[in-house]
Amino acid sequence: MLKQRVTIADVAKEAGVSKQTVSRAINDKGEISPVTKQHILDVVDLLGYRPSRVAQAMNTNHSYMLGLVVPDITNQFFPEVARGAQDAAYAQNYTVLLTNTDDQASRELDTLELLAAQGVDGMITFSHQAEEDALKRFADSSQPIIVINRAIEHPNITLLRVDNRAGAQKAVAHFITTGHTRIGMLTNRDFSPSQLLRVQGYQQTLEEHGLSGGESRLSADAPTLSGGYRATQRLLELHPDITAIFAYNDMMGLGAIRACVEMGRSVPDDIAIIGFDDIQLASMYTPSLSTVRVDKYAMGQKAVECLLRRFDNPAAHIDPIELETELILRESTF
Amino acid sequence: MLKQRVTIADVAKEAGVSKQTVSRAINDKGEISPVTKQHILDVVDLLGYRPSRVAQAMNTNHSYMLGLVVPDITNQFFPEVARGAQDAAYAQNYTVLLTNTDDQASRELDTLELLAAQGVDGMITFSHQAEEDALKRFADSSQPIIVINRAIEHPNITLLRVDNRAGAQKAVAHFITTGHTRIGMLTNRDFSPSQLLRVQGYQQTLEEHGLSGGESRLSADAPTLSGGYRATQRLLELHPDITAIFAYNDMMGLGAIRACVEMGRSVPDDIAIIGFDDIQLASMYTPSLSTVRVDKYAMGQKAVECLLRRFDNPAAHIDPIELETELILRESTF
DNA sequence: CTGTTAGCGCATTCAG
DNA sequence: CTGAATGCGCTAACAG
Repeated sequence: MLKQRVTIADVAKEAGVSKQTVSRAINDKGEISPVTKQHILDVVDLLGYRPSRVAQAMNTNHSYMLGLVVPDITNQFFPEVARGAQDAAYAQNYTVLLTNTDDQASRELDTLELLAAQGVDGMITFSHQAEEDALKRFADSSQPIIVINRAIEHPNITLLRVDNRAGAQKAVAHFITTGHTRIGMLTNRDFSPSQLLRVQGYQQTLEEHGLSGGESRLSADAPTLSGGYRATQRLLELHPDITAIFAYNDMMGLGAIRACVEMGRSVPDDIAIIGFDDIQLASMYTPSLSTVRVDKYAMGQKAVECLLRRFDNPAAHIDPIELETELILRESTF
Repeated sequence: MLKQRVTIADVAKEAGVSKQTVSRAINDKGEISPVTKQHILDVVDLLGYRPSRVAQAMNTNHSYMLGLVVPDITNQFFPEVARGAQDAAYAQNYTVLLTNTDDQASRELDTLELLAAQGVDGMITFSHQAEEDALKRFADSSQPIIVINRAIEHPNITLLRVDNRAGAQKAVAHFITTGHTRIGMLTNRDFSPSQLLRVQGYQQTLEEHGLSGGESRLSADAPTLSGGYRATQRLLELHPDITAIFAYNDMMGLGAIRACVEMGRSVPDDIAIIGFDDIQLASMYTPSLSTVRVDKYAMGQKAVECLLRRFDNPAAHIDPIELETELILRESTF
């Protein structure tokens, strides 16, 4: 039923030239007469020939595939990063292999290794769970890797990070400026470097303003809508006097709004809330969510560009790339 | 700096056996003595050898990669489908290549062809924009394809679809039962088969109940949060007397809630809203969104399972797979 | 049970 | 400007 895959040999035979000539025509490199080239391209079209990237990858050691590993594909943050990455990749004829670990530690390294075996030219990962040593050992013999929001020294790893601490500081400072003194924070249950920095920014800002008790007003859960929802319920039961909540990310922040509403607390009148990321939803929620904006699209874009640059110049040491944040005020705060 | 990729030859030399024997050990097929097998596996471990899937694909014609093409990765609907697909694939050692077309018609076929060239064993697509002929021509010489929510007859294409018409009917019928007579609908701007069926279900139900004017209360925009927001604004300006809105999908439905709030209409008191899909967000919005649930995870899972079944039995004709829907009532309706 | 030969589809040497 | 040989890393077919 199906036509057999047409190979370069078929084209060569049909066009009455050698395979090599066909190769030259389609890759348009090496000298070739315009006439034969056109002729060959016609035949290519006629037969519907598409060079097999598998075979190409085989001897160029270059697959034109990039791997992107994200922890939770249903958190809009990551798809937005992925869009930036895919657009940048697409522009250079690369394909992005997007994979999801569902925040399962065991899947992280597995996924990375699978991607490596699959022959990707490089990878980008948000991996937080994997042990540093294991990750380094993997990097020893793998393609170049971009690691986001983590500090790992390795010749084969390039770092890209958001200034998480400063972002958290902006949020908490705004609470304090607008008169809040009893401020809580929703954190990610799993340890991750970006989360650590956000917590540090939170506590540091409180202390700088002479406010104590920050530690006890932390409430940890999964970094999701329902995680934020649950964490908020617990937080408000323990500390009913809280008037402001800083959430690890927007998903948690949105869950927090929902929890407040259900508990009869009005946002922002009773409780002000600030999230982190500025996913699309944040501005469309009711009330809309104030947040610390991260340029997600640029993040994906820069990660890919940086990876591609590495291919040209593998030896070069590339300094960590820093992304700034911006405080966006909406209806969930004054 | 980087260790050179270790190949099967390295392992063979180190273990003092032939490449073939190594191959047998790692694929654990063919007879091989337990002793040599264990020895080889030790060496594999020692050297950190990982077989190149590229090379394997080269001569087995089997890459263990599946392609999944979605129109909008930032619509939570698709990531949830992707999770189902990835889990099902992962269980069978397959990897899913997830790609996003950003609803750009020009990218659809391109993406599919790229995936095919990349050597995926099969593809799943929500492609709506691509012309039927072009798609069929592509299918002629490609790997098996699962097409979701579209009706195309082709030996190489298997269909999977949601009962969109019935879903829409349930929603509109509920409006009518609860006393609404002036009902509007937010539709997808781009023609797509699933959207057509939902519109038909809407109109048909109105007519069955002797209600007219459905046609004029359609408002089209992009199937996104902001699309729903804009479409609702226009709809309510033209028809201020509307008391119920059925949205093409949840993203539009959520945007509709936001628009109503901003226009001073209370949901559900002034206007009742029902969406389609039941993405996670729907239940966490304020007010939470009533919707027509589609089992997204199962959708991804079934698509992959169906694809894998096709590999074993390429000739078999597989009947279209139907997915039922369920009306979920929440705060945005009575 | 194990080794040898061949070839997947293509690009990279080299010769003409 | 074009063609022939060689090999990428691996598995399938055959020998032993």
